[in-house]
Amino acid sequence: METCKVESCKHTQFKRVDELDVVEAEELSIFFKMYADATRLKILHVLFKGEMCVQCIADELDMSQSAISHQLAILKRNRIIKSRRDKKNMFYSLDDKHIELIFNAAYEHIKE
Amino acid sequence: METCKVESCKHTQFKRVDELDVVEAEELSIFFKMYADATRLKILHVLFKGEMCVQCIADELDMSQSAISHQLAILKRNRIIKSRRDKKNMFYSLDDKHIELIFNAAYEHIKE
DNA sequence: TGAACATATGAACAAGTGTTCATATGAGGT
DNA sequence: ACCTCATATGAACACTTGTTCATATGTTCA
Repeated sequence: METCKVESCKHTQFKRVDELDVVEAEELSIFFKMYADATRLKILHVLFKGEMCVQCIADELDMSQSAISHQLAILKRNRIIKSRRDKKNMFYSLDDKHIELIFNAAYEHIKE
Repeated sequence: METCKVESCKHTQFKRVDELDVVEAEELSIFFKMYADATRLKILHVLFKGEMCVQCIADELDMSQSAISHQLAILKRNRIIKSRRDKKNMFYSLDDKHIELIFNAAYEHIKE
């Protein structure tokens, strides 16, 4: 691997770009994947209001309990949301301080 | 669709959650999809340094010209990057002011 | 115009993803 | 213990995605 031979290419100014660690790139992509699905975004958006139980979310989004539960599991597994049991219900809520920041920055972007 | 019957559910405090528009959710998910792939993240990371031509990027990431070109096309189609021709080379560079903000917020997240 | 180079693109394929359906698990109340 | 309600989970399926391979397009320069 060599640096670019093209003189006009700014790249020639750098010896070697310090690589984004392969593992880090993979981790980052997994993090972004959580937001890369409309259903999950709608779930997160709903949770901005506060915690909510599974069937409530399903009703809100007019989707099946199963579909929602599967997505909640994925979000929880990736520590985007957390759960708490109260009697027969499981309540889910946000567990990531960066969500709103990221969500809003992205929202700004598509509003242009 | 009714509001939740569970009394302890915070949801009961709201009449009806104002839905994230279906189209908006879809647009947002497409935006995040751009960042949800390790190859595209590595490309963007490399472009933080400045514009670069296709083969240079391929060399940097040790990937085929074709694979990189396909990804660049996707990023460009979604207005994350832009291109400029100089003689025989096409130079790509970032075309989104929110990238670094989002990238860094996400990076903060995985570093915990 | 023709050869050489840089990039783009289409088809094909493997791998990954989200939903549905059926069913399992687990807590509460009788 | 049993029944019911709330949620979780596994298998199957259609759909999407990223890479490779082969080739097309387009630019430069002789």
